Amino acid sequence: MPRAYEPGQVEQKWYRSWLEKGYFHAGIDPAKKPFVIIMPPPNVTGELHLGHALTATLEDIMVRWHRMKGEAALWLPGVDHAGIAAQVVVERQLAKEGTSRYQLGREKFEARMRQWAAQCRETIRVQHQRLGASADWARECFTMDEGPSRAVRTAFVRLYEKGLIYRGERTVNWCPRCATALSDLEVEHKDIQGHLYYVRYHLAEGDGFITVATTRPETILGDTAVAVNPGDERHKALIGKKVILPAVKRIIPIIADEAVDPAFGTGAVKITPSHDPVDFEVAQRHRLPLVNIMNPDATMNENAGPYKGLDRYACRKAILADLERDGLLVKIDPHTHAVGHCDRCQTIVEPVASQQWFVKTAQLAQPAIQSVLDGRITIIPERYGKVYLNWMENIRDWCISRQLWWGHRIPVWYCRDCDEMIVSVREPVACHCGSANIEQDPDVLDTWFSSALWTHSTLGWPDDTPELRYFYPTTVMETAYDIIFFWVARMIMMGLEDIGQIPFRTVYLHGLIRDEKGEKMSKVKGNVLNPLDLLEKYGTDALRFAISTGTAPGNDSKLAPSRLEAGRNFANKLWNAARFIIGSLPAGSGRSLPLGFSLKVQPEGQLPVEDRWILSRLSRTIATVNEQMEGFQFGEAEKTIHDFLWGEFCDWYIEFAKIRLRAGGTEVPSPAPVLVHVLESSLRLLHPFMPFVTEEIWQNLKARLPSPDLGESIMVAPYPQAQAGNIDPEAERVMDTLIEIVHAIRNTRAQYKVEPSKWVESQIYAGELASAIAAYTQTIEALARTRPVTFLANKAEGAREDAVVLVLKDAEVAIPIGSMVDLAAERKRLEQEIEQTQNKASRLEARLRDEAFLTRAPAAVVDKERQKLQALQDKLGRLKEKIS
RNA sequence: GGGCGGUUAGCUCAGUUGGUUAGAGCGCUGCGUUGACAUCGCAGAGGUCAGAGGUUCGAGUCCUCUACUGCCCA
Repeated sequence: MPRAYEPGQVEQKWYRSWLEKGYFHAGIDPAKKPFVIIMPPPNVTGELHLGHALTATLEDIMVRWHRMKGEAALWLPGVDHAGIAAQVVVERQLAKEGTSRYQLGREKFEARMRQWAAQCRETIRVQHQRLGASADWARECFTMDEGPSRAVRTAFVRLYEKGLIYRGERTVNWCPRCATALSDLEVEHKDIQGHLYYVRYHLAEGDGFITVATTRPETILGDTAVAVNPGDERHKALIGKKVILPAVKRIIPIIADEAVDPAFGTGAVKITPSHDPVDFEVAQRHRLPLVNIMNPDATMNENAGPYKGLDRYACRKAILADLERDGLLVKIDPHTHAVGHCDRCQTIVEPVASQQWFVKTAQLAQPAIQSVLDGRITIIPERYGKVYLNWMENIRDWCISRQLWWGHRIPVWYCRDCDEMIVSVREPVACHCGSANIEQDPDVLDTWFSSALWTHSTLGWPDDTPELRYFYPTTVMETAYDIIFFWVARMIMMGLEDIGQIPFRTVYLHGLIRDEKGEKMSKVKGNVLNPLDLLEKYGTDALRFAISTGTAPGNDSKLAPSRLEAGRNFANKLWNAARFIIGSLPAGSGRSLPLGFSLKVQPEGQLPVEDRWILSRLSRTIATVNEQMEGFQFGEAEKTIHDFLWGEFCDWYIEFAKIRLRAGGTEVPSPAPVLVHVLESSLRLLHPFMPFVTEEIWQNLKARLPSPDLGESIMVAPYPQAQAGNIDPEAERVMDTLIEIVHAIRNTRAQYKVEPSKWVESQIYAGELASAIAAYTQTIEALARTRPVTFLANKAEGAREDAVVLVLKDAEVAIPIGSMVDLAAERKRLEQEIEQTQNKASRLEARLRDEAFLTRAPAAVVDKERQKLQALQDKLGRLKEKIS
């Protein structure tokens, strides 16, 4: 074994071996309890980032743990076609090539997308494998595969037939750059420092006017009314009158509607039903016409009259100039307001009334709310349960149509001859009227529509498959908290709708990984850390350790290099402990243990205290770890294992064992079996977290042991279970006392600056533990560098005047000062220090007698010097006292 | 505007039914190359757990308020 752990050498070797042996595959086994995680599929937009690495790590921890517990552990991987996001990526590639999707045409563009998706799928799989992900690759799915696609069409048709999907004209969020509608969730609201423009609308009759305030003056072109609050006295007289719309000179009415906030602007607002959701509703109530003034790319259309062809912001400028010229622009106030941006491309979205497909959500939400309220689904951390319920209870209809070329085409056909609509899972050949002149809806579905089905579409739904029957409901849904609505909430609705059962029992939400300064990683900022670079530099286990330890569920974490180093150091520490243990195994045939050696250690035999102690501690550690795992406290569990291995096993047990090994002989049993047993158990305990280093060491160990019952890989070895019989409070008490004694002596040595090589004398009083402690005289001597050690029958005997007495919990230790310090040398050192101190003090005294200094220097400086002198004199006094 | 968090050692963070003396990693100080490990060892310094009040035998942990700060939704 090399001196340091070299992750690069071993990781790929073991991953390939696991893969070849088929350990990742979860078969249907009615005798076993299934444990199922459906992986949230990464987008086919490029490579995995650290968030994916965290997802993969946490899910792998759970799956490996359950697999080792003997369950049928299925981790089903997949990738998501990612509608807009992926289309944006490929469109950018096309732009670089000097072409566009329009030039390619829909069919060729789709082929190009498929090619890109296949490439990403491969990249993502390989990256997951580098992370050690023990996913069932044979079951890997893609949202656009035949099965999931059929699931999408089936779900759509079923919802349509139940009246839960409808087509209608509503105000949707329109991204002019992506040229598609978005759902409310895909819009990011940001506060923008804008302006509030006050514009005068003249009455059609007479010379009165009304002033309205707006943040988007270009939408004046689409106004079909001016509205005031019916209770607003200022404008009461104008209700029912008509005004002339500036710029386009259309005559529009002044109406009264409760929706108008009298406190906003002048209390009179323009109504632009095609370009504002509130105005749309007002228009519905008052049967106002809709005037759409924009093209899909947010340039002005023919309804904008003279402004036709201008971009929305150029149009704003032009209109403002015209209003100014005509004396209709009353004033401009600075105004901060929230403006929607496209989640994917950050373009400002336009609210636009248009024909779209919607899911009626209210009815679907009810059972989804119930499933969390009654505890069938548990959300971790708990507080996100409230977030979920709050959203579900205020849910709004979900716009699912997208004007994209990449995604699941909406399974609706329109007949050109009879205007009939055909909604069908399979592609129809003809309309009911007999006409074959039919055309499919050009739009595709929101990507999240297919995601919502992912827990069952991946298991074969809509077919009644054995997989679906065995693995559904799945066990855990693990993902980042920022997609709780996109993903988790809709999955619960659709799982309940399609299957009639919850899709998963537990939702585990992790936080975001930020950079060292706490900022969100983004390509724009250039602070993105690539997981592959990190695992190559520090090792995969170190990376996994760094991102999964020391964080609580749902909390963001900062990733600093020191965390990665800590992970690497831990792997190396374990590696070296193993190296020591393997190196110290009794020489025999091929360094294997003598015949009769067994991993099954029998603590009831006459085992030394430290053996019983470490076995007891191991058992407690195993119990704690299992408890923490059950409670989804993976970070805590990892820390528990880390602290046991480093702070107890390495720091104390191995140090005690060294002394026994050095002594040799036959009267003391060899520590080898216990060393091996504790190491081997700990490796299994740690394996879900750090799969590679544990397998490498375990295999090294196995090669030197004659035990055939170990199995062929740690991956499929049983997870350790605590043995209550190994708990040994008596051994713990003795060992604690031994540790305390060693600590106390070392501490005193350090305080008195005793040379490391010097031996000091010590006397120990250990009361009822005396004989137990006395058996470890040699060990205490070696570890604390104290000799001779004598034992006292009672406390009084130790009370020598020149001894430091240390009072411990179950013992007392006395160390004669003379044994620590060479009195002659110490006297010399003290004399030197006195001389130096005296010199300094003299110089200060001289300065403080200097009249010039005293009168000219600032009082504070003089004061400081006086204080210095005082401190020196005080020190001098104490030094002199010591020497006398 | 509504909701949810955070504030614990110099830094980054753990601390799950309230229970002895509040922990870790990194950093810092001093010492150390005795054959597992310098990716290490030994020892140490460093915290009125944001502030105020309350409940309790007992509060970092529960309640109320305040301050600062972050996120989500509208």
